[in-house]
Amino acid sequence: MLSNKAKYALKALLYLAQQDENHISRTIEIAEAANIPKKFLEQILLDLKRGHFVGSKQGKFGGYYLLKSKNDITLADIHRLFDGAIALLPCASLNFYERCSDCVDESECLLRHGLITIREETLKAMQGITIASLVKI
Amino acid sequence: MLSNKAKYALKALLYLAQQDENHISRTIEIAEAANIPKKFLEQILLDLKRGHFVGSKQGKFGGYYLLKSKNDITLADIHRLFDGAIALLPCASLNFYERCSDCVDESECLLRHGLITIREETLKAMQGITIASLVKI
DNA sequence: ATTAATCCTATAAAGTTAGTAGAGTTTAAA
DNA sequence: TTTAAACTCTACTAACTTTATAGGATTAAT
Repeated sequence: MLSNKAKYALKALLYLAQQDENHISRTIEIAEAANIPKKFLEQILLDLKRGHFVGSKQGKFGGYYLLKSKNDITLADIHRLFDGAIALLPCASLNFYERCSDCVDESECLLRHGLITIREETLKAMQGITIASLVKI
Repeated sequence: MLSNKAKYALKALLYLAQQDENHISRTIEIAEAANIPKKFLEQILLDLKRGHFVGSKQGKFGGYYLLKSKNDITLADIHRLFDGAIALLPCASLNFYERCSDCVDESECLLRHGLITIREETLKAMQGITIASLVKI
């Protein structure tokens, strides 16, 4: 399941994607439109900025705007930024690999192979969902 | 990500699936073979029993055995039993549907449609992974 | 200087997870 | 009929994670 952070991030990105080119959106504007607690959204937008998904303009009349193309922001990206690994266990993860503490011999783990298959399929599906594809629906 | 409960459940089921037909496995035996805390495993096996995936024999020389066919226990089943919804948000879930509290109009939610697509694909993949398929690898 | 915005860090409340503990119940065998 | 060895059940707790909230610092336009 997605955390609220990830859900709010997606909603915020969808909001930004629907604005006119060159429009800058204030946090409060996004928060009210998407029904997200404002101070919580501040953190989320900062995370998105650090992830290079959005840009910001500081000071009066400042705000946020999409930095990447709508086609280049995928569900997989946002999941990884806020909720971490796509895989069902760290040992099956590409970007968040970690050994299971209870694992005796990873190469002989029956579970891991299946979970790698799942990760491959899920990742492919999640990379197919972009901000652009969601807005188009 | 899978909880430890779900991971341990899968490891226990894999252990049971590898035993001889009619063999009954004690909790301690599974716990040691799969490196799972015994008292924690007790709870998990009870959950699996309540889910009708395993059967048990009580008393001395009792233990657990697979109740369903290896082919009929899928990763999706175990995920749902221990970790709940396959979908990324409750509003996109089949078995654990719930409305988002921050949702203004579900029918107009841009996110939901995409998440339903993901759920369909992930579910299909997870239903393709069975205890039998994992043991065969 | 003032105003309105982002930026940053700390903290707290609530919920979830991962176990542990201990007693109860059932069954087989001596 | 007693004992041993197993499952069954409920309660609890410690650690962790999530979900925010608070308060100020910084930046930039007027």
